[in-house]
Amino acid sequence: MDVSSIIAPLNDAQRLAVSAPPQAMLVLAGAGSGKTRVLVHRIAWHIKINHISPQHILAVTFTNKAANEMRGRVEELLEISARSMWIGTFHGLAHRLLRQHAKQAKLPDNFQVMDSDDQLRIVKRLLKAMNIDDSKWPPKQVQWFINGQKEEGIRARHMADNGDFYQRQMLIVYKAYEELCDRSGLVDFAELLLRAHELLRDNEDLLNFYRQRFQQVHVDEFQDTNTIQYAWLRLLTEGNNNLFVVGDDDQSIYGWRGAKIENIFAFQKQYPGHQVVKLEQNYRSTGHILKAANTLIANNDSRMGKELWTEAGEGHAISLYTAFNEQDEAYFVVEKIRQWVKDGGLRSDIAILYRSNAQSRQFEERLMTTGTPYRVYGGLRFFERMEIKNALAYLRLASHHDDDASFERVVNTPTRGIGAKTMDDMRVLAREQSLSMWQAAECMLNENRLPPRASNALKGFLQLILQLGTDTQDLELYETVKLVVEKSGLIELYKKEKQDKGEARVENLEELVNAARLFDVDNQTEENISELDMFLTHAALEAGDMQADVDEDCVQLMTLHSAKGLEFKLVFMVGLEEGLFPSQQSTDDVGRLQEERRLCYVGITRAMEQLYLTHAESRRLYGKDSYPRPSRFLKEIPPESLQEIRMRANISRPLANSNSDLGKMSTKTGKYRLGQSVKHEKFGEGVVLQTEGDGDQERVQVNFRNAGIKWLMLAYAKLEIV
DNA sequence: ATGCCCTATTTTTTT
DNA sequence: AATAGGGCAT
Repeated sequence: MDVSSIIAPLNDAQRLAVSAPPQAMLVLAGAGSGKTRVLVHRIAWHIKINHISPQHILAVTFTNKAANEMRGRVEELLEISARSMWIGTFHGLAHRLLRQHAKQAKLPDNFQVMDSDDQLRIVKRLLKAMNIDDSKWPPKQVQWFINGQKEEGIRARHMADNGDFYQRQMLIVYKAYEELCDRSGLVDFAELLLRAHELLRDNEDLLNFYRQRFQQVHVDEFQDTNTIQYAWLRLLTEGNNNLFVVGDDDQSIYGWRGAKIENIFAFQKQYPGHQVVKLEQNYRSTGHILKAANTLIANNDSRMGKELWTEAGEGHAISLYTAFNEQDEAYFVVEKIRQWVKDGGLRSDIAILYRSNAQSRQFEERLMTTGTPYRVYGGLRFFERMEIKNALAYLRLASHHDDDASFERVVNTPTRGIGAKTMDDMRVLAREQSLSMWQAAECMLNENRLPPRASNALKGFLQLILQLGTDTQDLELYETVKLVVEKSGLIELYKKEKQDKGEARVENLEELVNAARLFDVDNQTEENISELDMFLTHAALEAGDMQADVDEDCVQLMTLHSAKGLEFKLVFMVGLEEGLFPSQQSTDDVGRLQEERRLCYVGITRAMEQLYLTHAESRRLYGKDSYPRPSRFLKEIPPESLQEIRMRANISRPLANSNSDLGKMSTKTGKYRLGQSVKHEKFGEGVVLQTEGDGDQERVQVNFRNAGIKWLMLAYAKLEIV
């Protein structure tokens, strides 16, 4: 193979990173600077030049999508199979380790992975069993606490009782939660990481084995690693200095879920002789866009420091549109989209990015009425749908009776007369005697502790599950799924549900059978796990991409968070208003505000050719009108890269603090005269500067004493003449 | 066990 | 405004 293909397509900085001798390395990769390319080529370099066998290479990502892409690109570049290479997500790799060393990890070898939904249910039922008031102790908060502790590597037994009432209660629940999970053979996401860490930490032989095995360790999106993930990487690479991390501190937007930018600084301290390479040449966007991004992010402090540049030209200036309200904003955006399409552009090259999901609505409505195909990201994924989770729970329960999460889920779905009272009694018994729900059920039946009705119902359920277990003994995976879906009564249940919804659910269940048929066991790790367990794990760890029907050319709607890593020729960032973006909850904390700014930076750098920023002067939010000020981020973008747009000409600049240009004032005489003093219920007193339009469209520009200059639609705003 | 009404809530999300 | 979840009545 020609080695030059690994090096030739790279720029100087990329080449420096790729061809460096094996050593610790920090690659600071700006947006659109080719970070995946560097990772892929670095791996190729190790294999071809340093003659490191693929099985000695480890590469870690956060999402399955990124892992798959990396594997695909390595295979493409080297024209080899990357099967023996360990490439995967933190959770996927941790899971693989735990399966392979279940015993040393103190797990049953048929342990099950539960997703956050399962976890929340477990917490809820725990609180119930422990007789803890869940209105005083919201299950979500408890879940958050437990995960937070695990991410810091802290077990219940490590937690000191510092006398704090809140902490003491949490500790009690955390402890009970751990016991329950152990009893049921359940492992949550955070537990995968924590236990994988403990496994290596506490087994010297294993640790040494893997340290030798993974001669080169690569990490993508390093700025998103949390404490336990970094600790795990540390264990694997300590002393070997063989950790190659790629990240961008300016794109760290997941601090709120435990990501620690500080890991970058820790890395610099803990890996002596490491090299730092900055990738600053951007291959995605035009000059104006990069300039805006650079200037904006420069307002953050404690950055590693990077400045993106491009060989491409200046391109179009960024457009700023001030809408009257959120509907006008949607009108404007969709109008621009129609123009783009009319000019021959693809809808799939367009993205509408917003801070919060609730904002998608008016855009959807407008796109709908104009018949523009669109796709909203962020809904439920395939394996998260209720009907699918129910079917999976039957599958899990049939092979693992002690799986309490699954037991709770389907014991009365479809309804079979097992009510709250019976369940409560069972939960208490289970909790008191440290039994699984299945064992508690058996116990109550044996001891005749139930009224006949409930007893029969419960007996019927246990029988059904046992029957499912024996009936599926010798079946193929997809046959098993098919049989369980049918015999569980789920199909019947959903057939009865009102038309459209039930139908879709039945179809999804059929799709599940299909997914099982297509499930490629070879593609998974070929350890000593049953096919079914592999399928169930796949369902938990890879909830499905949702991008099933991408074939249609449609506009992409998503939050700024989910846009990370993507690029579009035409980008609309909407709702740039104080309180929305930056979000209200972040405005009084410097750290969180800086994260919002990074989010804005991520948004801007998604655009390749044209970027539109919009904000509204009035917005209906939570049922009431608000009159938000333009986002502070707008003022952090250089004016010379910004071009303000008004649908109608002759409009002033709401951002400018200068007095409006009186020379342009209209001479029209309506109800409001120029210079007229008026009063607004929110903005207070001000003076009319100009007027425009008639009837419903009539607008006035007012210079408010405290709120600044605003355009108001008379049809919406309540103005009073003073 | 199901359905209806009232109330509380309202960033961001992958595994 | 809209939605989700809990409580209560049937």
